[in-house]
Amino acid sequence: MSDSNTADAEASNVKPTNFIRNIIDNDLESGKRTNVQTRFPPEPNGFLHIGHAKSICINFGIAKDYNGECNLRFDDTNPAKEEAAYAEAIANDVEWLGFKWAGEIKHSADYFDRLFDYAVELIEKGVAYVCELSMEEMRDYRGTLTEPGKNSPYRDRAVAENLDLFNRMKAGEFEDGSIALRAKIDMSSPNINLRDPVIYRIKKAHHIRTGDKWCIYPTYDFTHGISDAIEGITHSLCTLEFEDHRPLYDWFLENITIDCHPQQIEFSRLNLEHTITSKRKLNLLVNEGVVDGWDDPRMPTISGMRRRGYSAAAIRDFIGRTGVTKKVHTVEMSLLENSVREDLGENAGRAMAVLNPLKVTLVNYPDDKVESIQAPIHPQKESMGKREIFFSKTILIDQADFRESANKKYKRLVLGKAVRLRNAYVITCDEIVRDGQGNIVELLCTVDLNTLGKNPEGYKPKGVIHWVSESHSKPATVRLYDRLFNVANPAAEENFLDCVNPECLVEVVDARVELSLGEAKPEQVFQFEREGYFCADRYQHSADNLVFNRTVTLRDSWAKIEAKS
RNA sequence: UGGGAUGUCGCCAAGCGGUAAGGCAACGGGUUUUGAUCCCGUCAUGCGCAGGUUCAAAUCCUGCCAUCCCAGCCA
Repeated sequence: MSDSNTADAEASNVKPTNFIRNIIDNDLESGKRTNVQTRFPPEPNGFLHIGHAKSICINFGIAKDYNGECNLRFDDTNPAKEEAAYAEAIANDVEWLGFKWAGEIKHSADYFDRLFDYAVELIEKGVAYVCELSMEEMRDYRGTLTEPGKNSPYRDRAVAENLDLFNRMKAGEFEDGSIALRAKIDMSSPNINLRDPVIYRIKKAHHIRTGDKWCIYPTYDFTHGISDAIEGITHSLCTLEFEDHRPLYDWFLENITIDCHPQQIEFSRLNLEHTITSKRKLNLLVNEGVVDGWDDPRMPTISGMRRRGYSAAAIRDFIGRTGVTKKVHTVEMSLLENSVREDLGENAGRAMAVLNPLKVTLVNYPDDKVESIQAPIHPQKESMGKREIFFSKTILIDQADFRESANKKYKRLVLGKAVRLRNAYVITCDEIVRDGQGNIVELLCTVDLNTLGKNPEGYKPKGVIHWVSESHSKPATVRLYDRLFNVANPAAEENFLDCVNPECLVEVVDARVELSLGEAKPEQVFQFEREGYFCADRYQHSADNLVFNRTVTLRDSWAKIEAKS
């Protein structure tokens, strides 16, 4: 169980195959490469989400399978957006997901000195220049998708002047946005990224790693490929939107003096139905108070899913099932739920919890008698052992498990009929007790004492329902989570906040759970039989305040039958 | 509209010139002290469309069509 949370423990009898692995296989076979080195390069400007999980699984997974290593590198080139707290949360999430990065955590900022030197090299070679166009002017000069841009009036400055200006930029002589260092490539390129992209800009901001040492910062395009090369990355795997940047990635590495040229390969992002993965929108959910934070169990963040009760193994399994291609796709939620159920079905201990209690008095059972029953923690896995449950005269069942009358399809308790109490006896309902308003407040039943562990003689109970003994149960808060959005593609909505599912969280405060659940530890997972999978809340659950989050329901074919009629 | 990419079952996805894997979903049926699990079975004469090459095409060629990405001193 302890190693089920590391990707190393994964049974690798089924070898994943995808176009990236095919490229690597060919590179190794042809001798183009002799090793495999990858990296996961998040920007510390938010929490990691399910989309990042895909990138993590691909990068760390490939490194592991090819006996290589994967670096964790914070792409921290924009101090205006980055925070140390995010960096810390990201590292925790990667670790929790079960992956180990090579050596120390890396930072693009670790290479700022070398990056500066490479910029100087470009200037000296005459392929970079300091440009004084304002941002608006630069936009005008850039042209459009269909029209070429035109050269900046500062494009042909002398090398010495560029060097002087660049050093003065570094010295803090200019204001943010007033001046920038640009690569001299081709203002008429049909690829807009090649129209003299900015490689250094002024940002008088405090950096989480370098403090106030710098007031100029390299841009992503200039930084990323060079950082990869410095680290000896062989295959730089990223998402589709960087495809147009690949010529730039290659241009920098061809124009500086460096002996490593990683290959950038792009794959499509993971899109999941009923969820959103835009950091901006996720941030809005947090700031608008729609959810209680980045790690709210409804969030598609790694920490949110963790708190929801999804295991790292289930998330890894899900990612593996979605595949790696260049096709823009959107995966159905049922695929994720399948992975989660498969993992929890195997590993979660069983327990009984009554969400909406209805009192049942067993009229023929002795008033003060209490029976101890050894119930299996997992009916299909005896090795998981037993738990002790208690049976007594007054028990609680779920309100949904009783009907005064019903057709033969209803396999629960009905007035005058019998039903099996899970792990215990068969009971028959004799009478309904109502309050002044006519609400059912109690059931009077007869228990067949000859049915513990064996079938009753002469009749067949209609089904099996769960229960707890009233005086041998504990109160608990149970949070029923459902999908956050009620449309498949919230990102396509005019205002995605309008389609937040009003029932994404239903909190049950008066549930009753079996005694053994009083010993649940935070993050421990259970199957509440006939209800679903739940986990003790990572932060709010304690021995005297039981709080369980519903991870996912059990598959429910009854709901389909019911919906049909 | 310039450039870059992508189109195989409802959703993913193998396939790489020799006659359409697999998973999820769905739908039947069996087992069952969880309407769960498990087990069996059904589910593309068809690979965006139209031509062409070939004994043979999802795979090669040509032309269309659709969708996604790019005009931050964001990543």
